[in-house]
Amino acid sequence: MASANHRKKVPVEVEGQDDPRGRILSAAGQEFADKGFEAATIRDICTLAAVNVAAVNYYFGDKHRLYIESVRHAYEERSQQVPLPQWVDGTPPVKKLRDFVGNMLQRMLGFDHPPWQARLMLREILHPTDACRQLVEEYIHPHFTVLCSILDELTDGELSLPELRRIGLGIVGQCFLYRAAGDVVGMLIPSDEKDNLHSPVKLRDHITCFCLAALGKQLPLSVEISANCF
Amino acid sequence: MASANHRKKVPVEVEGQDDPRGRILSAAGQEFADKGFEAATIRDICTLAAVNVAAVNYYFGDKHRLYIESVRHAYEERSQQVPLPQWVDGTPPVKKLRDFVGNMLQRMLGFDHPPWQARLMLREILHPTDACRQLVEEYIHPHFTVLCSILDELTDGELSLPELRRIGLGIVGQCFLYRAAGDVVGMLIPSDEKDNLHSPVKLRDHITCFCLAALGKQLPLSVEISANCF
DNA sequence: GAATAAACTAAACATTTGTTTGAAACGGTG
DNA sequence: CACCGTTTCAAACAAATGTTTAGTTTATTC
Repeated sequence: MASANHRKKVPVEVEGQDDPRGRILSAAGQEFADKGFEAATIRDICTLAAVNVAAVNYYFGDKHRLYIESVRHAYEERSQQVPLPQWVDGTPPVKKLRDFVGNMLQRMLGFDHPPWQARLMLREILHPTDACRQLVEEYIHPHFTVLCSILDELTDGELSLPELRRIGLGIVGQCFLYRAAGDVVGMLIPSDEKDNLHSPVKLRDHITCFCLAALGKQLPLSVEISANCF
Repeated sequence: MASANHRKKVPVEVEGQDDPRGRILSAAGQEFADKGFEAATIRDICTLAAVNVAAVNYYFGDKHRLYIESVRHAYEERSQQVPLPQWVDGTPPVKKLRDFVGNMLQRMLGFDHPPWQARLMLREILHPTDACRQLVEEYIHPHFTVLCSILDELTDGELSLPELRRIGLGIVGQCFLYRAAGDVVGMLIPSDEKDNLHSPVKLRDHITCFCLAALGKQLPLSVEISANCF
């Protein structure tokens, strides 16, 4: 009967090394991120978290609720790891756009290979479950709104909001491809070329230049200044 | 001992309605596309194909080899369903680009919702397994090469091949977002706006215009002609 | 220090899974 | 019809999985 109270005592203590609930949440996040909901097993998660098999059901009720909590845990941590840039008043929108794209790429791609939080969120984006709505409302939608307002500022209000959203989605899409289909991208271009032209920094500058050129805020890409436009 | 010869007799007959092997392949493709490798069960596949549970192991050996064959079957069928456009000599590259983008969107998004062949290929792109290399070599890479050559023609050889590839990936990415993260996109924009501005046809024109503007082959998007640039 | 509730554990349970088996049904050939 | 290789089937098997249970340890309170 001890296992009936899954939600009474949410421990307020910091998620230290010796907090079983936090250890399960991290272990589950990694396993879910790597293998998906079905393929990840409670036994593996518990082994990784160094707790008993029954601990999952004790703390979370069942596997499904553990998954939901893991996704929330993931984007809460990710928001702290890579916060949105803060700009002082008067920052030119071109710089804002470049910062935003760089921030998004860093959030998606990470410094080396993406952490489990980003991988788990990607899974939820690709194959949405119950956890997706909150993820969009609390994480993705706010970021997307910032991007649209930057584009609005950049075009001096010449474009309507729907048009801004469409352009914004184009920017997101260009970054998203590297994140979601990175393996295939790696098979389409030589590896040295990937290191040179498709690193997060180079990619940030290229996508920003491409967008600015399309909006007429800069010379077109086919004129040979694209390598150094800032 | 009858189940030992999995590869001896590959039936040359047409995959008619009463060919068990073909039925299994189609049923498996749909199940794998919907649920993924782990979550799809051999029993469900066999029920859908109206064959006995043992038939999968009889015809394909095991679940893994059935999956490999399903992916191959998928992109072979998809190549026939939506073949690349054929252009007569002298076709302006702008039209080629617009045709290619439209073709890619149709291949990705389909007319209504994407068929199982496209969904299964997407799974393989997102979480590559052994079946991915062949998929890239025989399906994705040839298409990508066509795109790059169109861009080369469009820019009169002003850009290097690596730069063309980077721009090509940008175009693919803009389409790919709607395919891979369509649900989230639908949560970011109102549904009527999605029908108006993000239909395959409108999207084709927008992405083409955006790219042309960025390359300086057309007036920038912020000048109000973007609604009708052809 | 005993009582009581929470935290944790080992073991078992009930299903579901991929796979195998041995025999029956089928189809052509002598 | 008898023979034989192929195909199909119902049943069973072994392993793995999510979940539960009953019991033990640990911490807290009176």
